[in-house]
Amino acid sequence: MQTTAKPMPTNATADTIASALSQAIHEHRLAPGTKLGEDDLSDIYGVSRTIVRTALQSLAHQQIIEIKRNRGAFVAQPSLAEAHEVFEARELLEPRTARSAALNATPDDVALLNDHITQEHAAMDTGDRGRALFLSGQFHIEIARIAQQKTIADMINVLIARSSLIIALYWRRESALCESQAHHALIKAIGDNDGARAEELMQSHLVDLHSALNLNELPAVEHDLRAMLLGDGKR
Amino acid sequence: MQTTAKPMPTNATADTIASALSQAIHEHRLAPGTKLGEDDLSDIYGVSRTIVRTALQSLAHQQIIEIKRNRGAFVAQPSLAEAHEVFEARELLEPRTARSAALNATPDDVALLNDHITQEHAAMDTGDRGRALFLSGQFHIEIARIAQQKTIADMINVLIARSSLIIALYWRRESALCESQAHHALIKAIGDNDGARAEELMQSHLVDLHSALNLNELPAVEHDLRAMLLGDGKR
DNA sequence: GCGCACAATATTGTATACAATGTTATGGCA
DNA sequence: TGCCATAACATTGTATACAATATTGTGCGC
Repeated sequence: MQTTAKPMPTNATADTIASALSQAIHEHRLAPGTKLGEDDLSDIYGVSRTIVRTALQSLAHQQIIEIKRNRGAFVAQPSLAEAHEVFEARELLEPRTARSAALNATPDDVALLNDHITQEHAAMDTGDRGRALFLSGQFHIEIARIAQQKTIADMINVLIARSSLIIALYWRRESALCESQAHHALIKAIGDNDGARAEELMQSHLVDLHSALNLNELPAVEHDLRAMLLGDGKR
Repeated sequence: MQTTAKPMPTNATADTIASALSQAIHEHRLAPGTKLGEDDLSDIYGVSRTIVRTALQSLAHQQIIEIKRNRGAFVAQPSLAEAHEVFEARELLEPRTARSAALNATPDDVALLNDHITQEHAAMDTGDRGRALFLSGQFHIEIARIAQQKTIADMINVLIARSSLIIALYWRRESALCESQAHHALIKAIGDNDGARAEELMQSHLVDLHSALNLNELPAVEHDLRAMLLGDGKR
């Protein structure tokens, strides 16, 4: 039996769609290189191509996808050079931001961070690696938010989205995703309002991540957009 | 005699329009708060609203303009808090980028920077303060380019555009725009491949700029879009 | 004259139609 | 069979039509 159409919840906005795609990319449900056809997406979300286009342009500005003229939108495939650039930028921004966060953090903030970690562990336990990855990214964004630097937080947000693509392409499997420990230590430093230590920990955490990149590029794969994005278990 | 219509060179692309608007804002020909009507712009550039919209969305992503739903696009009016954030972000990124630039710079790069300064002086001499401001921004972007960090350069690019708005709103006139001297010193450090000094100079240059901001917000003014954007001397 | 309700207008939001371009399939020819 | 030209198709680019919303203007009652 073929499942056809079903226009979807509809009334989706450009932001909704951009978020959904962004999250799907974060969680590695959409692989680098995957084509994002406008008609496909408008069918899936039940809106016109106009809206889809707006969403795609937004993602293109974040360099999460690449729009090739007359060819369409594709999930970005950062080069190795870009990969290094992204992590170098993160190394400039995040350590000092972690320091600010440590100085600003309230108990509520710390609780929220702990909550993040808990969810991260839960996702790991259920084997949902993609979700764990997404949450570990959110952790970094949360720290930027706590630092109350919206401008910097926005930049980090974009860098983390790109990092997710980089991890999808260049991660060497040997180095197990041992983020949890680093994140735990960070929370402690932040909870203690120890700015210097938070900065230091973030710095080394990023260096760890950066050095865990590999040199050989992986090929891009095609996916069933609807299944990847809606994830409903119809077969 | 009233000058009407004249659809303009036409065949303008979204990028063309975004650049034109961006530059106009850089040069303070478009004041913060100015409304950018879609019909106005499509008339001016001779394209459909579709293209104009794409351009506006692009600028909105850079936070150069603000799009209010069902209200339209307006040149952004950064709050004082945002102003500080922008300069704090620049202080995180630019000094170290200047260091990289100093280490990477070729004689050609230095020549190009000197050329920039020359043009800046020329604009100053002809009293074209707007153009001088634009060029001094480009100077910073050029340094990021020399550092060969495209990702960071893009971020700095956006920050500088926002800085231009901030200067329009919060600049205290007393402190004369003495950028030239700081820029000269920077070029020297870069030409000597003296990374440490370049970083130091950039840092203090940014602190100078940051501390030259004022506290009282200026009101926004309306402008004749066509005249501001096309600048052709028809009266 | 002032304030409010409501109508008229203008502007943006969304969908759709058509044009331009790229991709794929087909068929002739060597 | 293999290759190229060309036609059929699919997809994106742009313009326009219509709907939804905000803004402005008008007139009535007080």
